[in-house]
Amino acid sequence: MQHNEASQESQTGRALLALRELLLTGQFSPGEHLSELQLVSRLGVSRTPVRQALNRLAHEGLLEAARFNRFRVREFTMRDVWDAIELRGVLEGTAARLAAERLSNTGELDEIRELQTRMDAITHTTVDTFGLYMDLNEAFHAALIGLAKSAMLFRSIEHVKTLPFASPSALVFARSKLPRAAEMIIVGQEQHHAILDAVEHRQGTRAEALAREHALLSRRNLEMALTDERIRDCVPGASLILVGSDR
Amino acid sequence: MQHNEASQESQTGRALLALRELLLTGQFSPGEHLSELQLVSRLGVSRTPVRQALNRLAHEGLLEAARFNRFRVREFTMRDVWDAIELRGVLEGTAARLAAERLSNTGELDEIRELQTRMDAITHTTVDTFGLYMDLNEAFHAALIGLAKSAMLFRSIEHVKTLPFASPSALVFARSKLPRAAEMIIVGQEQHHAILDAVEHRQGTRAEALAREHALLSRRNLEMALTDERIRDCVPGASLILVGSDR
DNA sequence: CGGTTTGAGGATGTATACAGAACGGAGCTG
DNA sequence: CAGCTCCGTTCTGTATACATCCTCAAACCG
Repeated sequence: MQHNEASQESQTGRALLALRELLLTGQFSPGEHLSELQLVSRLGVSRTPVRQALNRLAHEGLLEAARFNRFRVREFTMRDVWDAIELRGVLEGTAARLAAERLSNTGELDEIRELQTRMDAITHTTVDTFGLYMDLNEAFHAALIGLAKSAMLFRSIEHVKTLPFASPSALVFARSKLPRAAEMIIVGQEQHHAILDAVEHRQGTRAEALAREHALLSRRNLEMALTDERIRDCVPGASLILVGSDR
Repeated sequence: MQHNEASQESQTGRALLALRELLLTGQFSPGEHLSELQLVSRLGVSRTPVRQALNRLAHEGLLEAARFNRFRVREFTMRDVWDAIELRGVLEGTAARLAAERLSNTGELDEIRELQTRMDAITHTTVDTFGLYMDLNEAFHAALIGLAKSAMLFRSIEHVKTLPFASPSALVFARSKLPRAAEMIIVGQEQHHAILDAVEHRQGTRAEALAREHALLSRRNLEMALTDERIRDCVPGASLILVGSDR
């Protein structure tokens, strides 16, 4: 991770983590106004860190600015969720294309190949291997974005991923409970292989299309998780998603 | 604009505008650390608004977080500039594609057609018409993004455009002094027409490719502006761009 | 003379007091 | 009874005091 995320060592970090947790676990209703003073007593820190956390979460997109400098809990539609995932697909597609176009020598692929190999080694999924797979998957995507060699693109993807359900790790808890989770991993692995093949052979357009399609796998996973009542609550921020207007 | 930009009515707004102005006019060196107390005396407001402005500008990308919670003036390479423009092209291309895919009836194009017509009416460029053209151009792009009907995409494009040279309005002062400015407008208008034609006929892929190419026009303009010593300083934030490492 | 320590200065983190604005309800008035 | 006014409550904006930590350089010790 780029941001050290201002961990628990500071009041601001505590306030940020705690408030984000409250939001993602549905402790507030969408559209609700947040009062600094209420949060002071609820989070146990003074107004200064609370303000900073509010601002930060507004940048992340979980809150939105309301009239008279207040903050309101953001409400998402299913369309927002799909659009966020599609947008991530577009950006990761661009990363794959740039990786192909800017590859100087195939040795640059060694690191990501190593991750690939380790993921291939996970043939069946247990509780333990799922966490490992998610970590490797995240590292794989990060490595691909690194190969694009574009600080601007990196920044933009990080921004999109701050939205809870847009991040591929959104399903870290939910996915393991999904039926056909193993099949999803097999399909995902096949796509990873294809993307790397395209990058290695400088096939920018192919790499872009594959990476876009790969993001839609997240969408299918999320779709199943959100429609399954038993595991819907495992998805962070699910309570902020308005169920109606399903496109 | 979405943000009301916290205009001069508040100390925070004043501090933000003033500090951004200082940065964009090259009053600080790239990599320089900014001290809150120094800014207090320089901007004439207390630490609280200064801190808020610093945080905001870090989100915008003009500053970056340094060790021990300090802020450093960001340094950009030419590659960053090109990447930012390419990224804007990718996102506007996505907007054009979505606009084509999601067009429900051609009546939705009335507003943007109106802008188009008004831009066509500007046949030759004087000092007056240039400002008008830039305004219309910005409105045209905003309308196109609106047609994509994606709040997520809108948010992402706004984020990218906070970088001074990534915004199409970066050249509002410089472009009028460029040679062959009239030709650029003609070419740009042709591309606008083609994009609208593609959107109207639901040609998503064509619209996307055209919009990407259209962003490269900004790149050519910026390239000329930055290499011309006489007008380089008209580009906001030019002093933050490292001249070496030209890709 | 080189390395270490220690102190002053200055930086940010945090809490809080005060001021001004918005909101909401009670009471007044037509 | 409806609508308006007014005032208390509560909110945010701002400045600032204090605590803590980093920095840097001078002085000290081996």
